Amino acid sequence: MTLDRSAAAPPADHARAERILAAARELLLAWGYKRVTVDEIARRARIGKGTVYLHWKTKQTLFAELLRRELHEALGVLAAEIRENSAAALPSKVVREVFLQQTRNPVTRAIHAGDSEILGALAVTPAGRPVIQELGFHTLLARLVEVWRTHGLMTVTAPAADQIYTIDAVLTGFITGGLAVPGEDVRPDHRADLLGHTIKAALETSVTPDEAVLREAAQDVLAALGAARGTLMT
Amino acid sequence: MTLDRSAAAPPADHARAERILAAARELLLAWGYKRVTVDEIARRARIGKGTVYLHWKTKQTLFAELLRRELHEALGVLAAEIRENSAAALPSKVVREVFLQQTRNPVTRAIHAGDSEILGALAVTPAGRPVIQELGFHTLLARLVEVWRTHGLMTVTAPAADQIYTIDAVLTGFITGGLAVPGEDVRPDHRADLLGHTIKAALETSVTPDEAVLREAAQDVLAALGAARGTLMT
DNA sequence: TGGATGACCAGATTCGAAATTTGGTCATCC
DNA sequence: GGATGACCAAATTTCGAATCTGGTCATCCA
Repeated sequence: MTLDRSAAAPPADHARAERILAAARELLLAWGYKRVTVDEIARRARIGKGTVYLHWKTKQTLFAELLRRELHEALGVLAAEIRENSAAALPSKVVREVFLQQTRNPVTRAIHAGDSEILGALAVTPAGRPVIQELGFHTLLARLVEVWRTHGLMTVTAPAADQIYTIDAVLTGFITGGLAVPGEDVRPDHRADLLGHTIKAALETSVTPDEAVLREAAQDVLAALGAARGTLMT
Repeated sequence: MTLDRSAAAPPADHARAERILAAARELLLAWGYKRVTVDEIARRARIGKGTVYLHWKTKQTLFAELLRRELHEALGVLAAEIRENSAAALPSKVVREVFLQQTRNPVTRAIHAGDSEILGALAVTPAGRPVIQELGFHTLLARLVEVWRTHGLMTVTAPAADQIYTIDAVLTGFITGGLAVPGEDVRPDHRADLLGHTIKAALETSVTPDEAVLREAAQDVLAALGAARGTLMT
């Protein structure tokens, strides 16, 4: 309701917050959460340490916002692609794109892989659940499956819960990378294709959806993405 | 060629080795590799510590044999099922069964998940590769895919390497368990079914193989398993 | 006068050396 | 001559001192 920060402070405030987040991001990737100090973040952002605390209550909330932003942006890119091309709303395409996003962006990759090397204490919530859950990924996935099913893009022979679980497991497997096969040399785009093919074969309906249906489905997928993005930015 | 141990020592020797391995297994699961001491193993096996070293050169080689044995046995169960029913040689069925084996047996699960909590220093080879690779899982998987392709049980439209990678990633994903979905309540058998369905849809040919073909394929799968098992027991 | 700052503090983390433990050996025993 | 456990060097753990870091707030400008 109240835009407390931007309202209570001069316009320089917003840009400053961005500088702080940028510095935090750099340091997070270079050193990992644990080694990053608030002092160093402030130094890089060329402000005093106390100033950081004018924007966020604690170090954790700062980084929590950073993670939310990264995911927010990733979902934004995904939404843009769907807006441009309805076919990108197909389950296999969406999962493929999520994989690529998370492969390219080290922060989101860390989030989805639960990489405690980078995320440190952020990797799991106080309750012991992976961050990715906390960030509402499950809710989004469940909503997407619902949409895909209603529009006939996904089989309805299996229970939705099973399909959700399957997508999550397969996606996680591809992001983690298989253990037995030394596959470092396989290019990300190619892995994404293999993932897409797997999802398509396992879950999509065999009939090619007609353009009108696709467009309607795309609208609902976009709505789901919008809702998820909304949740991410408090 | 030479059965060194059982030949050079009294018959009690073999049974004693078994006792040591059993003790080591118990302790491994209870405490994890790092906390297990050779002294404690000897105590549980009711022998002197020095005696352990009459059987294995180091603590590591003892546990390496333990891991090899567990995998050896798991593959043995798999082979038995295929011998009993050729249909169990189908890709989806084999992967399904491997998953179940590795879910039920905490040791093999630790191996495939690279669980350093249990495996400690054993989780990765000195070269930094996961144990599962060292144990020849990749070679076996590659051989199986080759067999499945030649017998027409698996599509040949995609390169074998891609199929191997896909199986590994999907299997790993299901063993690790998805991160976003809190799926502890899904029963192992049900997860195995979902995995089987995924593999079947993504990789198997759509035509139902006839019984004769299946039986021949089963023979080759059994041969591959036999070879892998042979490699495991030096 | 209110936003920015960095000295400051308590609690957490790291360090390091002493104390303990443990993998591996081998003289001794049966 | 096979089995053993005392023994040793090396690794690990302990634990208190020293250092560091998240967070505060009195002070300082603009």
